[in-house]
Amino acid sequence: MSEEAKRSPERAKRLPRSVREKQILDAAVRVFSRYGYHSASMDEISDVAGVSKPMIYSYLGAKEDLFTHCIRREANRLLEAVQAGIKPDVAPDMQLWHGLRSFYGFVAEYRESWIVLHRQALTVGGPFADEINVMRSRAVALVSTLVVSAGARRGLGHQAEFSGEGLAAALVGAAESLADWWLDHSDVSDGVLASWLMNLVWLGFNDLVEGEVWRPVE
Amino acid sequence: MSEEAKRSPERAKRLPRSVREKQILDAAVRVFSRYGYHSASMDEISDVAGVSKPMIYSYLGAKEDLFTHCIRREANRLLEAVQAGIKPDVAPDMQLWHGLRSFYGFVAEYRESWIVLHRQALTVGGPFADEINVMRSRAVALVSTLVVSAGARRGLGHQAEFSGEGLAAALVGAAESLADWWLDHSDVSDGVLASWLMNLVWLGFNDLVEGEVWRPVE
DNA sequence: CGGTCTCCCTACCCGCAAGTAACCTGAGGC
DNA sequence: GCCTCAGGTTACTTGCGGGTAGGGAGACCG
Repeated sequence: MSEEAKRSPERAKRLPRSVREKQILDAAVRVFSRYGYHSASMDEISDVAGVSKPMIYSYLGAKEDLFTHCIRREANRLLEAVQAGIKPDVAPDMQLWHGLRSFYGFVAEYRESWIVLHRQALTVGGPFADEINVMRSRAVALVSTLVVSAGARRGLGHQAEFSGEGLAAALVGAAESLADWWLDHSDVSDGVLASWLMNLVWLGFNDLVEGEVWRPVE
Repeated sequence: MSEEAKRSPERAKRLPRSVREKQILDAAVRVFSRYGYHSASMDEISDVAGVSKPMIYSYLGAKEDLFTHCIRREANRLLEAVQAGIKPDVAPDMQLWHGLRSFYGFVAEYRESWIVLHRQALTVGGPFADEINVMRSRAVALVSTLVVSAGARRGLGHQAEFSGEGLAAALVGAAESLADWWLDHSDVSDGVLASWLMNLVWLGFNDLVEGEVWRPVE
């Protein structure tokens, strides 16, 4: 126990700004996902990040800004992951299948990101809601074009029973809610989850109870 | 402007406790739905209720307790509404259909209740999450028995592709998310909404793009 | 070796809203 | 008529947490 080994002040080592920002964002996502926006304190975030509070304000701005940064980063990650998984040249059902797999893969890997995006961001009205809506709109648009193009190819017009946007919203919602359910039932694998949803939305109950099953084909 | 018409102190008239409690809960739901749990202030709730703050503490307890009371009351309302709409003796698809109609009917009529239940309650971790999970479990159970019984009747066993609970969770989630989407697209009628969902989950995309349509039959 | 720029901290301010103490008042029983 | 208790209020305390002022220390350039 030499005198310079004392860990008392534990001043953080000098690091370049970009690295610190990443650390802070990681810590923020972690804390926000645990406690939610309001209950999360800047003190705790700075603590988890291993950095003092003024650094956060200096680098990422006030709490609102920080949260916005979190949402944007994680939303981009998610959408990139999904988009990367989709193969544009295969049949519509296989596109959906790959999209779903990528989605649940992301949720499994970045559980905290998902919680922040889904559970927390909805709650706080104002700027964040917009941020989230933009992301969801992108997701819905992704699915919507898929559905509509599949429908249009068969000459399906605008009917009350078939609204591309409505169906896409329902599908995206189903996928999100199943992901949410998954958080409390982690014993199921992501592939199985995607498979359930695929069977539900592609075949429908009617076919399912008849014993039909959807399976991916190469 | 006679002198006894002056409205200055506007002391609330004496009313029995049960009535006041109802007023307070109504006000609380209204304010919580507008601002969310954290941003809602007890002062504003008391103001909307037309009663002073200590009354709330005396009747319904602290903020947490108040919110819990709100959730419980609205959740019961919702579930009762859905359950009342289901006719136990008709075909499975018609049961689902009636359940969905009741659900969207409730959301339309008690918009604020729905916002509190869905958008707000998820956000605050802890006791409320449990409360909500209980409600959702009841909803999932409702749908689950429907699905499983429909499946079992045709001799469908436990397969990876067919989990009653998983499918029910996805379906409930889809219904919730579509309700959420509805909040920002109020020009669609509740019947149309239920019809979309019915087509999606009963027929599936595969049948839909083939031009098939599900319609209620008596 | 001095200037300066970036990184980083301790220590504080202060406003807002949850919760409470203490008191007022009218309605009914006896 | 007086006492009591439920209904109701004003005005306060308190603490938590967002946000900041002001200053220190190592690196790099000249």
